[in-house]
Amino acid sequence: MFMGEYNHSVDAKGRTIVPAKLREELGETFVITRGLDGCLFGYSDKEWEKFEEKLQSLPLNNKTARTTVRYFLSGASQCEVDKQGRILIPANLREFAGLEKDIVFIGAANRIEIWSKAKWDECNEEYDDNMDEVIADMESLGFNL
Amino acid sequence: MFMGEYNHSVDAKGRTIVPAKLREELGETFVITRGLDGCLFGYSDKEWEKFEEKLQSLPLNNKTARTTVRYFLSGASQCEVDKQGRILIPANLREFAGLEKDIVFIGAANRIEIWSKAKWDECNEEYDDNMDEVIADMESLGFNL
DNA sequence: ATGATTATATTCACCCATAAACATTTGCAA
DNA sequence: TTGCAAATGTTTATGGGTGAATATAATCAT
Repeated sequence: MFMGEYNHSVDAKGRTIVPAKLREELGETFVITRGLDGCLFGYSDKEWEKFEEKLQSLPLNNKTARTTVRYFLSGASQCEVDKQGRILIPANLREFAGLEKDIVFIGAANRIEIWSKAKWDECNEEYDDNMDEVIADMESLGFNL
Repeated sequence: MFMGEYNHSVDAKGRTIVPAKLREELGETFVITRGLDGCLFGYSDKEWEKFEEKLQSLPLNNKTARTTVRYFLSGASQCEVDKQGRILIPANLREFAGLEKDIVFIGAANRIEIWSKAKWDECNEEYDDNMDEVIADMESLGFNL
């Protein structure tokens, strides 16, 4: 179960150190791809397989399904952690998520997420402002603390 | 069942002693995360699992659900009580809850809460002022003393 | 009360994760 | 081949995390 928030940075070559705590569970190789809300998703090889299967099972006569498959698979990249604990984030994904210098890794249950610090902060502010509303909405999903 | 109020302090590195009474029930490892109303929540590993399951079961196509999962999981930190009874409160959580020097642990049924002393005092004052009103409101939730 | 025991607070020193700069290799194109 | 850029590897410095030691306060039993 991934959890926590880790502030990191990407170097001039687009590499970044994977937080040691997350690395333990991610392993030496894992997969990153486009995520939702402007971040990247990262899955351990095992979790990625599950995700792949879900995509495989989609009915491809459905255009929305085709689009979804393209979205996640075209963005996917197999990452190898080097001896210094770093990965290279492909240029297209960096651009997609607006990653330049300061980035944030967060654990999110079965996956990790990579955010540009700016977007992450924004996302949090927004949440703080609508907190009561969000929590109330959650009730309708059957969620209670 | 957690209960009681304990005044403590955090050191320069962000560590604090976990009240001995709470430690008995929390165990040697437990989880803290963002809470509501500006405090932190702390769960025993067992209670945390229950909470995790709730989060896992949320539908991730729902944006509100994603936001909520991010809120609690990005804030979560597995704490290990060291030989001296201390835990490290991660910097992001300290900032979130405004923990600097004087803090208050309180027991709150299935979880503990960690407050900055300032916020806790304020919270209590507010309650004292609106006591009658609050208790009356509780009736609509089916609560009677 | 008094001393013994346990809990809490504070300080210091060390080590490892990270950041950042620099060096080397590889692949490609002129 | 030669030069360049991208990718990969190495090195060093710093600061945050971690453990140990000591000081102070609170609790308990005699």
